Amino acid sequence: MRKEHNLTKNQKIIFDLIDKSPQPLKAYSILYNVKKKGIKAPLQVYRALDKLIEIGKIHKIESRNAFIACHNSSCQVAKATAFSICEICEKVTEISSAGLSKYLANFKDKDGMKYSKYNLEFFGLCKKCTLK
Amino acid sequence: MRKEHNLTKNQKIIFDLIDKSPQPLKAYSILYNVKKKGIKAPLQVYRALDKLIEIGKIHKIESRNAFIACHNSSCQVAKATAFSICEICEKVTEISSAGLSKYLANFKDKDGMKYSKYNLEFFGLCKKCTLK
DNA sequence: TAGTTATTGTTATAATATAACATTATGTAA
DNA sequence: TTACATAATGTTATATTATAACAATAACTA
Repeated sequence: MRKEHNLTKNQKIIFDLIDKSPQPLKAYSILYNVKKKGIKAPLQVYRALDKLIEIGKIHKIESRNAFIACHNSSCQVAKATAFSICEICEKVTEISSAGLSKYLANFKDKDGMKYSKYNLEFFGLCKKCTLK
Repeated sequence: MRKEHNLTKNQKIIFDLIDKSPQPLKAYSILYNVKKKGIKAPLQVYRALDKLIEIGKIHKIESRNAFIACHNSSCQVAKATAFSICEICEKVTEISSAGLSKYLANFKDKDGMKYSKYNLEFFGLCKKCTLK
């Protein structure tokens, strides 16, 4: 069960925007889109993004500096993310595979270091772009 | 067998610097360090970095915007990378696990999208930082 | 209701990365 | 060897992404 987080005004405005977007949004494009709602400065955006990541409502696609809403009911917190990214059209999809997350959550390296978090980004061609 | 790439002057200067560093270097710290060798502009650094990534001599740690030499003889090209990152001391280690790379190389998601490349970043505490 | 913590608003600036264009070097095939 | 193509370089300017610092409010909690 995901803990209910009462989003603040800015957090809600920004989450709603990201949540409605089928694809990841970049910070300054978010900023541009919420100017009419009174959010005027980059920091207001980044602070909301940081919080939303912390509580697991969104993820950052590191290789793209972009933010996407989490649609994976099993990831309660920003601790385990896996995405596929099309190298042509840049479509990003969150991968939710029980097998994969189980494998990675239990992965231990040679040093026995145990991980609390991971981020995986797969690159390839999506179906559409394969056919072109 | 890795194809021999004859690095150009700038590529060699920058690769040598990264290769000697036990930890990832950031682009502007590289720039600062090679100024005495005649490399003066960010673009000169970024171009060399792009090429070195392309031929698999270095990798980019996306979550840190930093670059590290590849010490994994089995990754011929910048197509499959896995790192562990300590969240306290920021130590980065390239993971070379045959099991992991086999698992990920063969991973297929629901859509059957086949991936040509992936990047995985694990976060946790390294041994030293665990003991503190 | 006082004290604490989180969030906000704001200005300035730091850090990361690319565009555009002219030039030089390198590879390759006639 | 020459001509052509391709890759790498040098340079200036600028775009993009992100944080520092500080003052003011709002929300939580004992």
